Amino acid sequence: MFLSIGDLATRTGVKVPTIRYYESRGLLAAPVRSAGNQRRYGRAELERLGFIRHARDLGFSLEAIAALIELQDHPDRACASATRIAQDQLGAVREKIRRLRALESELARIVEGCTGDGAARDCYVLASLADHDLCSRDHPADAKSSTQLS
Amino acid sequence: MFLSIGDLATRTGVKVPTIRYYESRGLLAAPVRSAGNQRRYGRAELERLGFIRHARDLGFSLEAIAALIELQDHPDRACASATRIAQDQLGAVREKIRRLRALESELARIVEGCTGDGAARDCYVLASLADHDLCSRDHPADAKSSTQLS
DNA sequence: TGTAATCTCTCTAGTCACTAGAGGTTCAAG
DNA sequence: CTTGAACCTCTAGTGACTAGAGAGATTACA
Repeated sequence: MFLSIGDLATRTGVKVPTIRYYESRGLLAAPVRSAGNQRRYGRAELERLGFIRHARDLGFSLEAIAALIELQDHPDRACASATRIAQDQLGAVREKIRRLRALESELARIVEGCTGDGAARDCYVLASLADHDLCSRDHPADAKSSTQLS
Repeated sequence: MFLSIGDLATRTGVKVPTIRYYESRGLLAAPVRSAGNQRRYGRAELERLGFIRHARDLGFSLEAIAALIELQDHPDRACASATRIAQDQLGAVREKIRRLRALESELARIVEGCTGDGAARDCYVLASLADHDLCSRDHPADAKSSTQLS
């Protein structure tokens, strides 16, 4: 079983440049090369990349994934830190949801206040954004950090 | 009323380098300068920066904010596009929430399945990530895009 | 064996919305 | 008039990729 980087990409759903990027970041070990310097992968790399993809799908940062892989490579170690990483991730996701819900209600209020058929001068959307006092009381002060997960 | 960039930062809660960045991106017009080439702001800039900050807090991209500002500067135009931008943003936020909730339940399941006191070899967290079949059926295929708002 | 199409290689630069730092200048208080 | 804080421009870095250039490798088919 010798897979080219394209084969690996097809099988895992991870794009070719992303695979190379993971290698450059140390998440995937440098594979063997063909006579013509092309990467050749085996089952181990296929599984590892599947692991990475799954973790990315769940929003883990590459840094967190690197820590999980480090643990995978040392089965004797305690798994507490893996659990910790997953718990942190869960906490982060819940925090994101909390903030996004506040944004959602605020935005819904703004959108509903505007019929959309007037002139910009009377637009409730623009007015709401210009004047913070039109907001509901507990406005999320920092949505930016809530819009990114990892 | 002549404010230095630091005064403006204090009043709006936007950091000094961020104000300069907004200027470079065209969201704020280049202000008048003191004899010694320092930026001096007035009420109009204070209000505009407040607008920008509020919109950023709600997760609008700078591109969307630029469009909203363009509309603000032309009060005669129809406000439909402002409403449209806000609706799009609301839709995006709802989609984020939907995806994050799927992540949340998946992560909660993984975390709960692990006592955290074993060795890495038996860790349910690591096993879940390695083997997609351990997942609940409708796994979010692409969480990455859901972790960013704008 | 020849050739054409597709893949792969490395490298650089771009994305978004900032943030950090270097090295130098200006301002305001005392 | 001095001091120290604030300001200036410019470059580079963040995370996790993505896009593109230009060159070399591989594979399928004739």
